Amino acid sequence: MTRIPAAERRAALAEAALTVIARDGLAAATTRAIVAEAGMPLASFHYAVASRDELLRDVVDLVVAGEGVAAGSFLAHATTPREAIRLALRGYLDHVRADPGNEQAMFELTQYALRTPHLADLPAEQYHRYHALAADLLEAGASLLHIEWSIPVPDLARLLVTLTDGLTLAWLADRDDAAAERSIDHAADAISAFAREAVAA
Amino acid sequence: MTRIPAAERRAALAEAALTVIARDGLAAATTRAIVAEAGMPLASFHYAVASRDELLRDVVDLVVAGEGVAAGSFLAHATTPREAIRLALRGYLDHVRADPGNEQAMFELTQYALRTPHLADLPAEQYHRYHALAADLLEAGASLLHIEWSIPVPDLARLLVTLTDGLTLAWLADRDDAAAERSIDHAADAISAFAREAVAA
DNA sequence: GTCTATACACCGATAGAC
DNA sequence: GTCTATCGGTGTATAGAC
Repeated sequence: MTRIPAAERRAALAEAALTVIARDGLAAATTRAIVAEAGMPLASFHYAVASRDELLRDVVDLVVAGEGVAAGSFLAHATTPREAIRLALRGYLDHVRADPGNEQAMFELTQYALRTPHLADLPAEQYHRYHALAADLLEAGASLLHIEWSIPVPDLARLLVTLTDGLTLAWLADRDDAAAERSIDHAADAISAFAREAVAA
Repeated sequence: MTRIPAAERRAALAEAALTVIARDGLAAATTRAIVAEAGMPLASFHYAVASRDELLRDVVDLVVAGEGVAAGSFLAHATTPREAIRLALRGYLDHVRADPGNEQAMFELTQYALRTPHLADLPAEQYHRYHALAADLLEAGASLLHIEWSIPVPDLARLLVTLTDGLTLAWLADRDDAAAERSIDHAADAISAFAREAVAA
C-alpha cells in the first residue's frame, strides 16, 4: 500500500468517525466501524492515534469548525433586529433538520466528554467557541442594522446559544416543525427587545 | 433468599440504574453494574425485565416523574412575572447544580433513546410531559399574579423548556455560575414581556 | 512501514443446578 | 423461584509476519 503521512490518516479517521457517529450514534462508533468507514485496516487506527478517546477530541474540533461555517450569511437580508434574529434561528433550525445526525453527534460527544476524565476539559472549550461565534454574529448584525445591544454582547451571545441548544433538543425529541417555528418567532420577539438605536460614534 | 415480586424488583432495578447512570454515565450502566448497585444476582435482571433497553424505559419514567416534583414551589414568593420566571429558573439551576449527574443522565437517555428503534418514541413523550408541566406552572403563576400571557400558554411553555435545556447544557459544559445567573436574569426580562394585566373574568 | 492475526476483557443474555 | 456458571459475541489494543 501507499505511504500516507500519519497526520493525514488521523484527519481521515476523524472525518470517518464523525460520519459514523452522525449516522449510527456514538456507541456504534467503535474503532472497527471507524476504520471500515475510512477504508483502512484496523491496525492503522492506533498507528495514527493514541486511543479512541484521543480521536474523539479531533472529532469535536471538526464539529465545532463545521458549525462556524453554517452560522453565517443569514443576516444579509434582514432589515430589523427581530428579522435578523428570526432568520438566524430559522437558518440554524434548517441546518439541524437537514442533518439531524450531525447535531445529535454533537450532544452525544459533549455528554461523553463530560464523563471521560481525559476529555472533561473539551466541553468548556467547545462552548467557549460557540459563545464567541454568537458574539461575532451579534456584533456584525448590530453594525449592519445600525443598532446596539442594551446588554453586554457576551451575555446575549450566551442566551442565543442557550436558545439554539434548547430548540434543537426539543425538535430532535418531537420533530414538531410548527412548534419549533413558533418558538423561534417568540424567541425573536423576546431577544430583539434588547436592541436599541445606536448612538452616533 | 426471600421471595420478592417481579414488579418490585423491576422498580428497584430502575432506581439502581438511575443511580449508576447519574454517577458513572449511561455507557457504564451495564446489566452487571446495575444488579451490583441493587444488590441482586445477575440472573435476576432478565427475570424481572425483558432487556436492558426495556429497563431504560422505566428509568426515563423515573427521571421525568422526579423532574415534576422539583419544579413546584418557586412561585410562592414572587410578586411580579419577572420575579416568578427568575425564581423558577434559578430554582431549576440550583436543582441542576445540586445533582448534575441526574440532569446529565436525562440528556444521555434522550440521545440514546433517539438512536434506539425500540425506544425512539420515548423522547417525544418525555418532552410532551415537560411541556405540559411547564404549561401548568405558567397557568398557576398567571392566576397567582392576576396576569395573563399574551401568547398561547403551550407556546410559552415550550419556550421555557427550551431555556431550561439550553441553560443546563451550557452550565454542564463550563460550570460558569455567574454567566448562568446572568442568562437567567436576561431570560426573565425577555419572557416576562409576554405577561400583561388580566382582563376581569 | 503496513497489515493479518490474535490477546484479553467485558458485554447481554441464558441454561441448568439447587 | 433463585442463583451460579457459562455461552457467544464484540470491544480496544497490540504482537509479530511481511
